[in-house]
Amino acid sequence: MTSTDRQPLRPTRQRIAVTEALASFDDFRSAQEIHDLLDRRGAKVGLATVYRTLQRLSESHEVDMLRTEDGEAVYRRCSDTHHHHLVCRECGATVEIEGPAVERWTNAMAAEHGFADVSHTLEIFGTCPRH
Amino acid sequence: MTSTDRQPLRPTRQRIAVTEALASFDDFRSAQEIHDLLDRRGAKVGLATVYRTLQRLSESHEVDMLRTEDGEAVYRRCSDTHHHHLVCRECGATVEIEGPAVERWTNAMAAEHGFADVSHTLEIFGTCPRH
DNA sequence: AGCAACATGAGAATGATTGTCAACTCGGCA
DNA sequence: TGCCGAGTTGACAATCATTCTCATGTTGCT
Repeated sequence: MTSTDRQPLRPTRQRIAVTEALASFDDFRSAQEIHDLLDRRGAKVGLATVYRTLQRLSESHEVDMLRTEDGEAVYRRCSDTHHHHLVCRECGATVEIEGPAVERWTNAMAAEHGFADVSHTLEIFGTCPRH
Repeated sequence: MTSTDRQPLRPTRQRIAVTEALASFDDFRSAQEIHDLLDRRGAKVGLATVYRTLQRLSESHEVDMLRTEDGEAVYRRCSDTHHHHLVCRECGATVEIEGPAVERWTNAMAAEHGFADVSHTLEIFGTCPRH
């Protein structure tokens, strides 16, 4: 197992603020957007801290992180089970989806070619009913 | 259909060089790496041109483009059918894989939630047998 | 209280990618 | 063959997200 684990995060004012911000929206947002949100709320949190916090949270799977088509990292709070996303290209609306069959398939493919330590990324993009 | 199409590319010396470079390796490489490769070969092609060419080629699906975990775009020549990749985290070795079942599944999921214009990304990472 | 490890913020630094724009090339066509 | 407009190119500046630095706060514990 590749050691992804670290010490538990200290519940500092800043980290709490970031977590609360994450709880206030449902779509994927960039670190900068979250930083702006905090600013507007009056929470003084440095941009670097927002980046660091989101990074740690995504490493521990407390938030989902994915990359937009132009490579920007965006974050969103998430449930604790492994899942994927159906994301609206227009408004960012997101639906978490699970697919045991897909998980099985990726593992089978990897096994078939002798790959170990397998992980995968799967995101579905489209335009939601409202668009 | 979102107009992804453009005029056919003119077969300039530079574009030919990039295409040839792409034919010379099997793994995913960044625009900068490809530029270096061209340099070493003595082909004088500007970095911006390499970026522009790769972009056009990937838009027309003549090359695959995916993002590494840190968001960098990497390219690789590809077959003309829709497919995904099994990529070695260590050496970049890549296996193209197809999964009709997955395609069906993503479409079904999108349909179920009323999403239109669906596309998806799916990449599998692991360490290949040689590592 | 007192210490060591962990966190933070401001700003500089990095690095990939894109924009700018004058010079150049290509593919017709008169 | 010579000319023209659209498409291309290259050198370099400009963006922009993200990371690094490091001096200064905080936290958890004893």
